[in-house]
Amino acid sequence: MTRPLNLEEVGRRAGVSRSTVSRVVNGGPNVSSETKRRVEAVIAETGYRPHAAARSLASNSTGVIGLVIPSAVATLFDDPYFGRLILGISSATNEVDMTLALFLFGAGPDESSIISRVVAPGLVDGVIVTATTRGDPLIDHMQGTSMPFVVVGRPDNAGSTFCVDVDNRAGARTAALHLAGLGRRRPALIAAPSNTTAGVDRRSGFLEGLAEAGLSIEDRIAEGDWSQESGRDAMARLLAERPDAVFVASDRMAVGALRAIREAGLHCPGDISVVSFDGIVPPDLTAPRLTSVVQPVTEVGERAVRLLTAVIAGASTPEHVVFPTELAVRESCGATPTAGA
Amino acid sequence: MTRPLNLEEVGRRAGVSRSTVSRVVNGGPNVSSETKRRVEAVIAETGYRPHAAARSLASNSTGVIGLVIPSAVATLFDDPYFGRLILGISSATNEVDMTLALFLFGAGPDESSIISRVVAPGLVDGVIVTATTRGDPLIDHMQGTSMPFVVVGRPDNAGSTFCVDVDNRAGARTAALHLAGLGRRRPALIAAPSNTTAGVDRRSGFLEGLAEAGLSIEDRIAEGDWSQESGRDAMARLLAERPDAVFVASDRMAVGALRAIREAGLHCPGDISVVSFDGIVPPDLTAPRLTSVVQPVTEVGERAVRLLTAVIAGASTPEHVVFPTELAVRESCGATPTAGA
DNA sequence: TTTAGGCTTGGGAGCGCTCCCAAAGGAGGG
DNA sequence: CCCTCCTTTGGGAGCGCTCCCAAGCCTAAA
Repeated sequence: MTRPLNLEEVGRRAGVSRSTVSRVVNGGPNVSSETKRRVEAVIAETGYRPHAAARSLASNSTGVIGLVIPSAVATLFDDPYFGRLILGISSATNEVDMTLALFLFGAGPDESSIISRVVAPGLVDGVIVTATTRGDPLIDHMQGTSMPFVVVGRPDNAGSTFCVDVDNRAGARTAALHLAGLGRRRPALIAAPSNTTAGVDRRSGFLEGLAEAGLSIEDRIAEGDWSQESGRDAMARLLAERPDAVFVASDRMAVGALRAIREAGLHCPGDISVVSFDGIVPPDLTAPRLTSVVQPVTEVGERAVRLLTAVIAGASTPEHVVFPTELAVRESCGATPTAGA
Repeated sequence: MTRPLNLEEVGRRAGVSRSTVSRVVNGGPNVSSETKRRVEAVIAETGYRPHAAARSLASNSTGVIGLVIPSAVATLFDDPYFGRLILGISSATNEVDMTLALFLFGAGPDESSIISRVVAPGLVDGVIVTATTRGDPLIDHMQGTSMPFVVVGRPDNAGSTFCVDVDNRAGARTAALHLAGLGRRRPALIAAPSNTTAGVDRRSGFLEGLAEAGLSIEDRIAEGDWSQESGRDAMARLLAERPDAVFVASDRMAVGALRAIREAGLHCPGDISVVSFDGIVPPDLTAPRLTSVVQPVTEVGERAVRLLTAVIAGASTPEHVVFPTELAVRESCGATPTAGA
């Protein structure tokens, strides 16, 4: 009968007590180097690993943070955005030696059971919530619990939450000014869903930039749902208004828009300039290469983790981190000569 | 001073004992309906949630399964494959009311610390390991522990492990026969890395199919690294051999290959037929639409979870689940008229 | 009436750890 | 030489739960 391998047993083999082994495992002070050496030898020899659940229970901290992505996941996951975000978050959690738990809500009645797992005590120390829509009840719900959380994006009631966002508004404004500076006079907009704050911000930022440049958009606005298909449809519709430029609120929709332009027998950037938002689709994937407003997704993820650890540690005055964007000028806007095509 | 909300406290408020509340929470038998009603009322009123860590410690099961994706993650994540896989796994874990923990190994010396978290007792009940390369030490390491695990893919030493894979070999063979059936006589291959079993299987399956059809491939083989860029380079090199057909071992590499064909002034499928493997890139993204061997990624993920739960429950004779693939004939092979282009 | 057996309930023990305090030993200053 | 203080070590208590067993109660059969 092999007895269970726990602190007590390791201690027994090393001729010390449970407490001393615990101090060695946790790098605590007040352990003589001789004792430490002996205990570490036993640990190496036995392959002892502390029991995570026992540790969580005793220390009231799990070392796990949750990432919550609600609703419509299936379509969202075709977007490289989430992959990048997860990457950033994951690399940050690894760095602070924490574990990442992923909560994806599909459509369906299972939501409430997932929610209750998310906020259950003793599973995660805190939560990063992303892809929320305007008025998302999830945010209110989280605020009703004592679970520390950070929002990626800008919730409506941002005042009372910690959040990390990119400056969608300024980025879109830059796109407008860039197009105007290129001499375009009939700008169009393929907006992102207006039930998301990112969608709203990118739209208003673009309109603001146009106004500054003395341009108006008239009826040249269509709204997509982030999907490539919706971008293609929106562009096809907009072409009837004969725009000479279009700002597309996401890379994926822009890929669809380029396709619509091509299918209409028009040429980008010759007939129409395209600027998109995200900077996530590899430039070489499209012809012409997309000019886009690049957002630092990975950094957003890393920062969200750091912010969350601060909240877990007790930070209480809501902090809003806003990352700047950067305009990457490539071929689709027409500012530089088009290669190949 | 508000006392902590635990089983004892809920019991106190409902006028019953800790044990009885526990039975109610766990849907156990032997509770009178009156008592049950009263306890549930208190739970609803107080918003009580069982403490996950305490539960794990006492029951020796955490309700969490880990997904391990080692090495080179940054590039891998541009591939929709992993998004789909995670989706399938996540939906299956939700269904069985478990939580998904994600372990992404970046390059770097942090690997060992992540590994030790993965196999630490009391964190996860079992692990799904994916994206392993041939001779991956991770598999050996897992076998050295008592942590239940399932491999997505076919490890070298598959005999002794539970795994879920797709029939890469048969799928690639089908592609070869399809191309041969189209009358192509100078087939080429853009293979996936030969340090992966998927890469090896797809290569040998394709060659097997060619042999059956009486075709030989001669020097028309190049190897990519899954990336689009590598597909483009490989195709550019292969064009010197004047192939009239090419099988590309992944969708992403195929997108690159199409680009190389276009850049060389050639036409697909007119000058060269293309068949790819995966069926993951949305068909409309490319022109012409890719004919590909479709693998059921989401199902693989779901099945991996189900298999893992069986292993956790005590299954001990290694089981190998192999999913069939399906050839989706679209435009790039030339079997059907090309739309648009 | 007695006894057996079912249903319901309560409470002890224990999961493996951390936290805290007390005890033991050694060094250094008065 | 004694007292103080610091370092090192051990062990009790407790985290919130599950598991198990015993006790109480009630019903039904003998």
